[in-house]
Amino acid sequence: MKKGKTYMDKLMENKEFRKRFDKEYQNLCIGEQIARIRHQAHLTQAVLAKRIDTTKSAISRYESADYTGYSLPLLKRVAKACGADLRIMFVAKRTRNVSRSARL
Amino acid sequence: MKKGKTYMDKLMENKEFRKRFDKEYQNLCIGEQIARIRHQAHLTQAVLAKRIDTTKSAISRYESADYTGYSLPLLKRVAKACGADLRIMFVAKRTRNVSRSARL
DNA sequence: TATAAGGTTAACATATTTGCTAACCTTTGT
DNA sequence: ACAAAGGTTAGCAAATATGTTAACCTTATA
Repeated sequence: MKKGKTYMDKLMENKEFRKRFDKEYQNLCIGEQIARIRHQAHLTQAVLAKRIDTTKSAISRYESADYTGYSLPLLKRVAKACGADLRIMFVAKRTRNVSRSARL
Repeated sequence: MKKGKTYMDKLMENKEFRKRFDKEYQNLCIGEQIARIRHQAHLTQAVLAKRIDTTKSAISRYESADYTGYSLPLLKRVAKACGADLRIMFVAKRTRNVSRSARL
């Protein structure tokens, strides 16, 4: 298997990138993200529900702040119905030296 | 709710960033990513299994290419045990005009 | 050859998520 | 005041993921 750094690993070594990226995504507010892409697609909870073959009460649950038990299949369906892509990333935590070549 | 562009939205408007980022993550090979961070943490399947309180057969399943039914709680546990962060992102698909200010 | 480490697979019981119904709330417009 | 649209919540049955066991496969090494 590969052990080399990925493109994202390199980007993450850039302090500014890391800071802004983390600020946006580290808190994993999935519910807020779902609400956001739903609104961007101009959909109501009921309409989105119909698109992914469920009910508006389920959508409401997914958008609530204290829900955490999402499955990936579900998130993919939601993303697709909103015209969005879902990205999952595992990012190594420990910060190594910031290499010059990794700057944006 | 907010409708403005996020930092990531802006980055995604940059062709080069988008191309490389997508190449790395669009195929959603969760299993490969798990294997990768596990190896980066120098863990065997058995050791990782013990850390997240399950068995090596389960880890093997999560790293297999044709498994898709992950839950977020599980992915978070795996990431944590490997010293990694998990990031979930919904990214709007349609490409608008690339604004000059969005260049990296 | 034998043994151990690392990994894979199948089958099954348990645990968790999902979808559903029905009720409720708030806001907007008539 | 009334109705409709958009959203929230609780309880329950059905669907799905998880953990476990046991067997198996490779590779390396004594």
